[in-house]
Amino acid sequence: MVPSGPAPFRQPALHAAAGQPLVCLYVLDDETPGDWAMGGASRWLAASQPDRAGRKAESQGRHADPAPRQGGGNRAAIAEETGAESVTWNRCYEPFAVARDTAIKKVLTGSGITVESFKGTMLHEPWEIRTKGGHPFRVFTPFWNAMRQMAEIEKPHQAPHRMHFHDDVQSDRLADWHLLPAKPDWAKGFDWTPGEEQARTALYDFLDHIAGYKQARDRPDQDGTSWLSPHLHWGEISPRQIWHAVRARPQNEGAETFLKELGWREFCAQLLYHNPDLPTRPLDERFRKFPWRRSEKDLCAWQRGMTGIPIVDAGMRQLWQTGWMHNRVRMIVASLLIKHLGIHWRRGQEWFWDTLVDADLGSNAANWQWVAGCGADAAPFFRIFNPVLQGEKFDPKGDYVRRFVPELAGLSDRHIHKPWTAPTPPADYPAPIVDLGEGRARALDAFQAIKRPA
DNA sequence: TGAAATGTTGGGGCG
DNA sequence: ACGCCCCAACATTTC
Repeated sequence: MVPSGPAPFRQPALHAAAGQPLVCLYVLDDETPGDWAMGGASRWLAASQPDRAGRKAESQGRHADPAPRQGGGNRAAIAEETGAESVTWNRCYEPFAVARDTAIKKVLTGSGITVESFKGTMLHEPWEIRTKGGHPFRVFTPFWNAMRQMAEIEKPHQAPHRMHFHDDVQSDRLADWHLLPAKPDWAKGFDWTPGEEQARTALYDFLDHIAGYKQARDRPDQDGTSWLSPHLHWGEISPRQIWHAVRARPQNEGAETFLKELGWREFCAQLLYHNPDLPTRPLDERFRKFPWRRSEKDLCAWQRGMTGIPIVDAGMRQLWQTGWMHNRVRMIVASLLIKHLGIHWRRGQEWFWDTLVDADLGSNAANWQWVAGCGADAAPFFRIFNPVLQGEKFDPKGDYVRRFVPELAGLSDRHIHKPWTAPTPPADYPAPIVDLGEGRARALDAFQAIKRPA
């Protein structure tokens, strides 16, 4: 149950400005991110924000004018248009965003406008948590230990008593941004409901069964995860709100495991902050000469959920149909692409970036590197998932596979994760595009080739 | 936040 | 009763 009474306030920058007449601005920036402009699923989510009568209270929208070229972008333009005395925002941490916002801050300050940025989307700043030697952490466990020993995380603000909004600010029409897919409308199957209220509902629904999280989170056939990642990525709820809501309940193994996931989010963000190349370059330099395979055919089969391996196809189809994939299955599909198919982790990263409603630059890059074994605190390359065993272990009755791969629905539990062993495999489902034993052996050989001579 | 290969142990069938 | 073999069950090592 969502507690009654006022919700904690998730926007430090807005809170700080609330005493003045407000212009709230949402900037769609398609230019400075370069290769990492919002993916398709993210654009759908941005376009699907609740369009209330009081839209002004949500935000004005402007397409971004690239800041460095045009002297501060539209934050500066609108500041001038409205005669604003101060501009506040919640900090972004992607390398391109840091550069952009630094430039904008300089321009605004130069025009005599007060600028202040806030920590709105993280529990800690990426530069705050350091080893005793003063370096950023590269291994999760010591990072997490250090994070738990920090001072208690600040409580979220209370909502300001009232806010009033500056009239007469020109806003783009959301529809004019053409954020929604035209043809085909692949997003029609998304059952995601964006919005602040929905985020709070998801949080408190989850807290009611958080005690079982440690086991249930690994079961794609069960509803054991928090479903908070898209809300969190879009700032519809803040990690401080989540942290304190969890801490206000009985502490148990499930709660601790979940808090640790918030820790992973922080860990990934600070890895990206300190390693701006994270999305493109393996942290483990040996992997720069890894003999990746190129196969459009195999990549396409993976993307479409037609690999012939049930748990993988179920995951990839869940992603395509719903814009989200269960975390355990993300690891399984990534392992197959990288290890058995030998395809570069960046191809997988790009696909996830375009299709996930919770796509986040740091988490995506750090986790793909983690699976590939080339990250800072990575699974060893030789740790290769067997998708059949993973399916049998985490989807024991095959419910998840049957839900997303209807061709296999008629198979018995015994054959559901390996239909090629069934007496009569379904004719409309492909044979595996890779022999799991051979794929594994090839991956291990390739890894030998880049290992440092002993 | 693996899996497979290899090693060890111990119970039980059997000559 | 005894040794031998088989093989599950578990542990350890290797990739």
